[in-house]
Amino acid sequence: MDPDGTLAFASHDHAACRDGALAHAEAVAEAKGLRLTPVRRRALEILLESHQALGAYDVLDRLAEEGFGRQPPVAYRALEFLVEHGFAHRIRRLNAFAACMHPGEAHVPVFLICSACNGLAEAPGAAVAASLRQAAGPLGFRVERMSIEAVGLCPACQGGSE
Amino acid sequence: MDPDGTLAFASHDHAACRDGALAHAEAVAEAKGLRLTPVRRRALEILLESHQALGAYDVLDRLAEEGFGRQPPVAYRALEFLVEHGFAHRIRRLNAFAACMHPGEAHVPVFLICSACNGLAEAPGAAVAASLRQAAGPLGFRVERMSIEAVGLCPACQGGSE
DNA sequence: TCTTGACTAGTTATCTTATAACATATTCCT
DNA sequence: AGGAATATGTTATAAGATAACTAGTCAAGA
Ligand SMILES: [Zn+2]
Ligand SMILES: [Zn+2]
Ligand SMILES: [Zn+2]
Ligand SMILES: [Zn+2]
Repeated sequence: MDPDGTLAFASHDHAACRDGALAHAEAVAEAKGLRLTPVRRRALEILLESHQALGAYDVLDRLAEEGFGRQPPVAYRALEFLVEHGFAHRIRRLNAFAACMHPGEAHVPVFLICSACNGLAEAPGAAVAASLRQAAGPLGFRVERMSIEAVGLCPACQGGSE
Repeated sequence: MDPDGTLAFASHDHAACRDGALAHAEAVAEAKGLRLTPVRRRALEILLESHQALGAYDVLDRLAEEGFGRQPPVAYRALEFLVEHGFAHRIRRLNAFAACMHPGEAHVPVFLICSACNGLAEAPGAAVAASLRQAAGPLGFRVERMSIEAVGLCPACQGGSE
């Protein structure tokens, strides 16, 4: 769907991009017997609207506007479900959440965060993960989860004035 | 001082470890003309007491007990100074801060966080950083800062019961 | 059918983390 | 000494996250 992560920073047919990711997620949920309930589904759709990370309260506002509950746990629970099952990722550096571009596929994402436009891309991180494990090995540390995030400038924002 | 990051998870003379790091930081501050004032110095000492990350409010409590201000900005400002000048690191995953084990040396730290004992080690991340840049390259993304953190089990916590 | 248990979604209340804005004091340089 | 820059302190508030409880849904089994 976006195997190399190049989509987010390139101009593309985002309606198709969004719909594809959603359909993909639905198929995965179906296959795994997970209940993609209305709030959860809507939360995912909201995250899929842009290639940016959204704070839990941003998502909550949107959900509340649409008739779902207006209290923080509503958003946090939906997001927790999405993250737990691989439909979304949590971006620690931003205290925010973003839809996963590869739901259902095992992958270690590398997040590239543009400090100018807030764009977020999910690059393939297998090699980075391997080298992280190599770094941890000599210390006898057993890696279970990792977060790999970079802040910088996306191609579009590297232009003139910075 | 701990070039390979093995110290944190191994039993060692921590008094010497702490004093060495502090002395090193002082030398760096001196050389760079930075003012390691009493609050800042004390905040660093507090971080150096253990190989764990501390929340800003934990540091604040300690500072307040010792006669410094009791309001959040007191801790946040001291910590911001330490991070900005490379005497400490911010651990995003934990919303916490830890003393840097290599102040004054350019380095990309890889943080290894033990989920059982909260121990924190700072492994050398040059290779990981390089592979991250390689992952970002094809997207045309210019990396400026990165955070690389892993959660797992340190050698001591891999024992029997988990 | 009715009950029980698992799960979902809603609420109130509270906690933790972080920053804005302003006042005072200190330090550094001329 | 005077003035600029830096540092420390305050109050108040914003932003992010969770605990604890209540109630609705739904399917399996008595
Ligand atoms: Zn898109
Ligand atoms: Zn993903
Ligand atoms: Zn030590
Ligand atoms: Zn360091």
